[in-house]
Amino acid sequence: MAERSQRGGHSGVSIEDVAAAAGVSTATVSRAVRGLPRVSPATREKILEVAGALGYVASSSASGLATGRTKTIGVLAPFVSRWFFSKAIEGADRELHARHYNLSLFNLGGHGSNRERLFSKTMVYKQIDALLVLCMALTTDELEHLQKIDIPLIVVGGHVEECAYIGIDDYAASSTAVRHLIELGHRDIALLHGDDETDLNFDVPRVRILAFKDVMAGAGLATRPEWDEWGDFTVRSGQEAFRRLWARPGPKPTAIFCASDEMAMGVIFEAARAGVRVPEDLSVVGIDDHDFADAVGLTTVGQRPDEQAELATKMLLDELDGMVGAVQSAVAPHELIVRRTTAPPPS
Amino acid sequence: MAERSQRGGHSGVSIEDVAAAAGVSTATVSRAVRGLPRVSPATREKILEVAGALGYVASSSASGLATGRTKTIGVLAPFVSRWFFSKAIEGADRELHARHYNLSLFNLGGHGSNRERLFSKTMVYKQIDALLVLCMALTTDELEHLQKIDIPLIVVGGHVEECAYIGIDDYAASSTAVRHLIELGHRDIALLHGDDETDLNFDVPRVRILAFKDVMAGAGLATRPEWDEWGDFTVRSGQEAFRRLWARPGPKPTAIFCASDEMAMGVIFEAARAGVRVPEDLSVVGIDDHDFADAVGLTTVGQRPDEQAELATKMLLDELDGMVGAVQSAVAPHELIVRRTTAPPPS
DNA sequence: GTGAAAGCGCTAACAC
DNA sequence: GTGTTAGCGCTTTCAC
Repeated sequence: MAERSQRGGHSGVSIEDVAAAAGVSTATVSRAVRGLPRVSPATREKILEVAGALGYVASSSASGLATGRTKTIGVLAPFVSRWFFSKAIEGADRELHARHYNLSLFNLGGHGSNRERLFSKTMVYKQIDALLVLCMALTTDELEHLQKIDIPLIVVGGHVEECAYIGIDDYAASSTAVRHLIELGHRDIALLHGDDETDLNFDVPRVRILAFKDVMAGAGLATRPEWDEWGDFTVRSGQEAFRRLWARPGPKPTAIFCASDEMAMGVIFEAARAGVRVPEDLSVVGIDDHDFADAVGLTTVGQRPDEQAELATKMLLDELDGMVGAVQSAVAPHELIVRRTTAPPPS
Repeated sequence: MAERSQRGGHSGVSIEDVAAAAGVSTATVSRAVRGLPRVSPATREKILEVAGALGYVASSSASGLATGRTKTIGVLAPFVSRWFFSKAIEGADRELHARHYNLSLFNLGGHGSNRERLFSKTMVYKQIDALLVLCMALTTDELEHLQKIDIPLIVVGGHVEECAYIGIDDYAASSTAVRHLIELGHRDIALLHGDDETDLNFDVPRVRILAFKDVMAGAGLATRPEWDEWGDFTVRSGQEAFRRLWARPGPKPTAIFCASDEMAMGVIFEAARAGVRVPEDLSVVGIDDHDFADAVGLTTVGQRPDEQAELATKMLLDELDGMVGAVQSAVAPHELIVRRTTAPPPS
């Protein structure tokens, strides 16, 4: 089609060019470059040398067509610039890189819009050997599509019906955070929970709320509806929640449990601005151990999305390598990290 | 190879299956599903219906092999979890998504290690139709590889010799930030500059330093070597720089110009911890307009990596669509955003 | 240990 | 408008 450039040696040099130059057949070149057995050391060396000189790189389309494998796995994410997801992507990439797979990124871009394209149409199917879906709210329709995909699939960070998933025990992690506050002596604890749109399948926020309520009830503490704030996991929503909480007349909580570090930091920044001292006047605890948490001194329950995604990816790849049953659910560790935003309540 | 599942209809249904079921040739199916002309409305409808029922999706390997296009572009990034890069990736994705291209992510993962694999080996070549490289330090060896790639290429956020690139005018942006400080009345201004490993090709830090020195000199202000701190664009390095600055005996600056928001925030967090008030005792200005900048009240020179990458991607795709000369350098806008971390120096 | 040849599933001329 | 027919560049039996 396009004229082949001969100089230098990149562009369209095919296996046939290498075979010709090395005086062997394409079959032998194929074996040699892939490191397969049944090639004599001498020919192998010769071929590799010629291939290198010519700048030969196998066409992924051609080998994909021949083998039925694309050597790339898809990563589905609702955002890439939020902490959890960007870390998870990095983790997945580490494993893929190490095992010579490519990573194809599918960004769903929040709710609504033209999301469905991904699932039904040209994208996902037939381009990837396996799919890693990162924690997010899925519509039932999207779920259905996912279910009928016949490639290895695993989800990280959120429970999706009937799919293998990896993530922390959100109930336990949240309980730990709330218990930390109670042990410090707090009785008036506010809740800043995450998104909970009911038409979407996304358990994480629900579970964290539930844990909060259970632990509070278990400790004989009251939860006040007016201290139950809502956020969407962003810093901004944390700021707004703080403002609403403090604008409201009546008593103030001495502590606040935030369902994510980004929201917790929003609360902290806004508290500072309002002259509310953390932790003297208000204790704040989050979940995640965000990159900024240490710098801010945020007490939190840490998790490692990169390691979760790395493990999930490993399972996917193992399954592709023939290890049936390699893909399976697992619970990832979490850990309370006490820093400087929690303290006993003012006396 | 694997047995074809007939039920439901996903998996390996080929164009031939659709052709047979619709009673037409594969060529017609090909035209129909791609929305090409020269297909009667009736047959087209019939084919689309059959294809839908069978769950037909074209094999990207096969069409890639036939057309020589993979319909995916590669995005090369040194990190994915840092603000600039994650935003840029989102921007690139928007354009790619809109134009039905896939995004293949290549994470170089910092310096050293096994980076070179990407350039020389199986990855980049032959798997993508164009390459978007995100601002980073490249070794001369890597540059050389890039140079000889014969696919459309553009870099975002940093100047790379002989390549089209899109990014802000770093000199002007830095000058703006420093001038803002000077106009506020500051004379004792410290510099927190970024990485500057000399074996790598990465102009951004150098240019920002240069601008700082030029503007200071232009205003007749002295720059002190002991107020020249170094960081690597992370929050942590900003914290450490502040600590070093304040631990040193002698006079303290009244303002600090940071080459990135993340470092600026590190300075702010650490200053708060040390009881140094911002902006009363110390003014801080950054560059970027990071997601957290507004919440923290950080004065900064904003830029939009997502829009830069989106534009760059558009150029790449236009070039692939036959618009020769579509890929060309462009300078992206920046804007001073005055918030609450800068004020006149203490009198 | 090596080669010949038959595909993999699609696209693109070119006929009709 | 639609069908026929070559490939695209690789992998993979199966002979030798």
